[in-house]
Amino acid sequence: MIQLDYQDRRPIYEQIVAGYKTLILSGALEAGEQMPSVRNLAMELSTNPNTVQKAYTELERQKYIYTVKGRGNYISEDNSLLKGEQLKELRGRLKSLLDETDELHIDRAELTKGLL
Amino acid sequence: MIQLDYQDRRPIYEQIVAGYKTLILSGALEAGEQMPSVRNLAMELSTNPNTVQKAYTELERQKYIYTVKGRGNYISEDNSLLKGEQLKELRGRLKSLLDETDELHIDRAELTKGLL
Amino acid sequence: MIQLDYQDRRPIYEQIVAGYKTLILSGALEAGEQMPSVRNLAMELSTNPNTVQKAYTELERQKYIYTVKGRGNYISEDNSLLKGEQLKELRGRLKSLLDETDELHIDRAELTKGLL
Amino acid sequence: MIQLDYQDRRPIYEQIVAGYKTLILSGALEAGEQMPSVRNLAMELSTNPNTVQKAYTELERQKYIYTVKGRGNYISEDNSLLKGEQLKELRGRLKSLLDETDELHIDRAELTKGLL
DNA sequence: GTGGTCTAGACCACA
DNA sequence: GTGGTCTAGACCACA
Repeated sequence: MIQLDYQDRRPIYEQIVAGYKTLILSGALEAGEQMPSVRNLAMELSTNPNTVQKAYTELERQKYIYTVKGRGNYISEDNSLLKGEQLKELRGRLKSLLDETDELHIDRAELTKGLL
Repeated sequence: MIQLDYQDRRPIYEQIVAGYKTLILSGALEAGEQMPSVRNLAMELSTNPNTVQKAYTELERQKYIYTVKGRGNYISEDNSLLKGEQLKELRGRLKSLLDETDELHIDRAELTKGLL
Repeated sequence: MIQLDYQDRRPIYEQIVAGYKTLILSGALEAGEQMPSVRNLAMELSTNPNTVQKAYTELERQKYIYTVKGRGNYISEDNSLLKGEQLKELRGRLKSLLDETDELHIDRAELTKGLL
Repeated sequence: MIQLDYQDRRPIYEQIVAGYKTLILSGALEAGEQMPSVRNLAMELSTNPNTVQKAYTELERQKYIYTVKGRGNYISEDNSLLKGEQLKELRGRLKSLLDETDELHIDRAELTKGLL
C-alpha cells in the first residue's frame, strides 16, 4: 500500500501516481491485476474520490493501467516499454544534475564520492 | 543576465533564484557587487516587482545576498560555505535518483552509460 | 464469433452491437438464423448478462434482430434496408470528417493520399 | 467564441478542448495570444471553473497552450507539429471508415458519391 | 487577478 | 458496485 505524505510539496494525486508507478514497474503489482476501486482507495488514503480519480486518469494516460467501464481499473501488460520511458526520465535528471555540477565548477568526483 | 523561460513549469521567482545562485556560485558575480534594483530587474525581465522581491527575499534567506536598507542588495562574501550547501543538495538529489533506479531494478550502469 | 477488446474505450455492449451488425450485414449470419441466447453469449464473452441484454435490445431497436418471447432472438429478414441505413451513417461520418479537414485548411488530397 | 451543445454526447470539457483545437489550428487564434482566464470562460459558457480547468489542462498536455503560473494561459508557438498530429488522426478515422465500408461489401464509390 | 488542488456531494452510464 | 462528469465552494501559491 502506498503512503501519503502531507509534508510533501507534491499534490496528493501526484503522490498516488508516483506510488503506483513504482509498485507496477518494480513488479509488486502484476499485469492484469485489478487496482483498488476509486472509492475504496479514497477511503483507505482518507482522501476524496475525485483526487483518486485524477490520479487514475493520469496513470491511464501514461498506459500504466487501463479502465474497463463499469468494472474497474487493471494493470497494463506492456511494462517493458514503460520501463524504457522511466529510464529515459532518470537519465534526463542525471544529465541536468551533472550540468549544474559543472556549471558550479564542482568536481564530479566530489559529487559522486561514496554514492556510486 | 538570466533568462526566463515561460514554458518552464517552475514559477518565475524560482527561476530567478536559481539563475542568480548559479551566477554567484560560478563566480560570474563577485562578492560585494551590487544586485540590480528590484524595479530595474522587474523591468528587464518584464515581470512583476512582487515576483523579483520574492526571489530576493529567498536569496537573502539562503545567504546568497544581503540587504542594506535604503541602498540595495549585495552579493555575500562567504561563498565557500554556500558551495558546500549546494554540493550537499546535489548529492541529495543524486542519492534519491539512485534509490529510484534501484527500486525499479534498473542497472546503474544503464543509467550512467555515456553520461558519467 | 465476435471479440471483445477491454482496452477499447467503447463500452462492452457497444462492441457487441457493432460486432453483430457487421456479422449480419456482411452476410456471415443469415436471415432467420437464431442468435445465441443471452446467457450463453454472456458466458462465452465472460461478461454480465445485463450487458448482453442491453446489446440485444439495441440490435432489436435498430431492426437487426427480432425477439420471439420464450424462444429466443433471430436475425431479421430485411437486410437491404439496413444496409441503406448503414451507408447513410458512413456517409455522415465521411461528411463531418471532410468538414473538419476543410476547417483546418488541410488539403483533401493530403488526407486521402494512399488510402483512397 | 465556442459553443456548447448540451445535446452532444461528449462531456462539456471535451467540447471545450475540441472547440479551441479548431480555433487554434485554423489560425483564428494566434500564437502567443492569451486565452480567456479559467473563471471568465466558465462565466461565459455558464459552466463550472473546474470544468474549464480540466479542458485547459488537457489542451496544455497536448501542447496547444501553455500555462504561466499566476499569469494565465497562452497559445503555443509550434502549430505545425500539431497540425501533423491532427492530420494523422483524421487519416486514422478515414482508414477505419473505409475498412468498415469494405467489410460490409459496400462499394467505395457509393460511399464517396457527391462528397469527394 | 491568475491557475491548481481539494472536498463534499450529486447524478449518470455501464456491468 | 464501478468509473466519469459536474457543481459549489474553499484555500493556496504566484504575479
